[in-house]
Amino acid sequence: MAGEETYWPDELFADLDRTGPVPLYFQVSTRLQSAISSGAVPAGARLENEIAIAQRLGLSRPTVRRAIQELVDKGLLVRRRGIGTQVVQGQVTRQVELTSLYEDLKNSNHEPGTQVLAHEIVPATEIVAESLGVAPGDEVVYLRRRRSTDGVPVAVLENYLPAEFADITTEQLEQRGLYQILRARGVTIRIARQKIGARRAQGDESDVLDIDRGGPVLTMERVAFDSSGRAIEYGHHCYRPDLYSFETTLVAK
Amino acid sequence: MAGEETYWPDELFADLDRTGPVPLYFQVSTRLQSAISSGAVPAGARLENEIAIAQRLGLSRPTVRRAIQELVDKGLLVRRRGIGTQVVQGQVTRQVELTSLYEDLKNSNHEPGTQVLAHEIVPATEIVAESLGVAPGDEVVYLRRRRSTDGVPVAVLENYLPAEFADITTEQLEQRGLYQILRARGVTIRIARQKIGARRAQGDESDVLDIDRGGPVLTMERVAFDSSGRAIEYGHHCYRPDLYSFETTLVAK
DNA sequence: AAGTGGTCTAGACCACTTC
DNA sequence: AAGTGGTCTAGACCACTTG
Repeated sequence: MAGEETYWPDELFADLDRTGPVPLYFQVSTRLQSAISSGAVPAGARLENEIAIAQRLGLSRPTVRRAIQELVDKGLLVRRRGIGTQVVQGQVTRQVELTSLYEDLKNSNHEPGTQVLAHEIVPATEIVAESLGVAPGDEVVYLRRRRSTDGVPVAVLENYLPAEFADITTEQLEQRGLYQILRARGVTIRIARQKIGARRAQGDESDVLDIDRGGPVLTMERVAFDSSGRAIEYGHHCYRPDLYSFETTLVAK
Repeated sequence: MAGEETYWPDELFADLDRTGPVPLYFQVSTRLQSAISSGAVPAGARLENEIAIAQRLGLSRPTVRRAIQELVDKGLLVRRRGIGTQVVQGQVTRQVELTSLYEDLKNSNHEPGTQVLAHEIVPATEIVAESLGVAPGDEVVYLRRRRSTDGVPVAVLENYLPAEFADITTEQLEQRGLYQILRARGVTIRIARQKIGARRAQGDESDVLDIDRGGPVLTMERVAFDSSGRAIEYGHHCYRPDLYSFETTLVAK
């Protein structure tokens, strides 16, 4: 191996905290990630091997492997047996995460606004009942909201929730994101299955989104589950395609 | 915990192969997955704890944990500290994988067809150059193809590849998927960063896809990387939204 | 032959949830 | 107090890639 350059910014890992609640593998992976996105570890660079890194950091190999695996899963690193670990080329894009549109907008420094267009109790249609795991005709909460950013409409959000959420108020919905409200009630969304497509704007969508009649909209259908695996939310959303898109990183196994 | 029912279909794991090339954790996770999708382990069921499972199977706990983690990442199981592991409710949907449209269609029992609309060497524009990691003006391969299924047009695919792939022939492109051709040359796509959106059909797209002029199309922009982290393909694709959509499962960390 | 990541073991201690 | 998953250790052996 003599002569081949490998990268490892030792100084970044001088002060790992072994007493706090943050796992060691997580401390390592987050610092390595920022070293990559800052360019301190450049695209295409080869990392030292796992055993050497473990020795440098005073950690066991499994712990170092787990830290590296996090970044492999995010598409930032590539590992090859017999070769080593390398930084993927190309600029780093933000991973699509399990967040609501409200949080997406807020994180990108825009002021999100919500207008509640409908908020009522309705009997579950067949498709809603199946998605939420209730019987057809059971009462569910129906929401229709317009989400805007800096005063410009971005999306129309239709959601169905189980009846236990009937006490959510319109005021709450106007001030906070749905997932934020659910979390305050102790319900955390952990898994979402979603389907992304496109179609023409229907009904009043053109007016609500302020786009051409029959113009294209980006659609997302989603069923979300909480920590216990129970279906919490079924939603059908329409986005203005000039203001919103979905980014993903896929990693083959 | 006396009295609480936990599920573990012991018989499924009687014949783990410790000599073959298939990892033990993978054997366990695939069998458990089929037990879940077949209903042998029903939705909402609690699994035995990890240590008990490890003892039953004669494996170490880390190996069992890894098997379970695979299914957690797929959104089939949920783990909670102090509680246990449960099967997520709701029907299982196929995970979006890193495949080409060609393979997607083929796997769903439709006969994919390809018509090559353009196949030439062009100088890289700024955006293509940046995506592929070459200099602007460098020669790259430009492809424009129409993909159809059972004779109906589904998508228009525009791709740019580094010049080393200039010897790919139009005949190859008409008979096989791009990723298949690349794999035959020893290039495997491992990571893709993609952005999904919508817009009106432009130029000749309405004619090529046989849809209304200015009608909505689903778009995907993608940069794909091989095992060494090198950019291999930049693509911009348009799909007929009535025939194609993207499905994803997101799991919060 | 040497170096790399891939897998696996057999423990240990901790944090969280429930009773 | 008991039970669960979350983390971590210190090794071991193997398969693959390169020279």
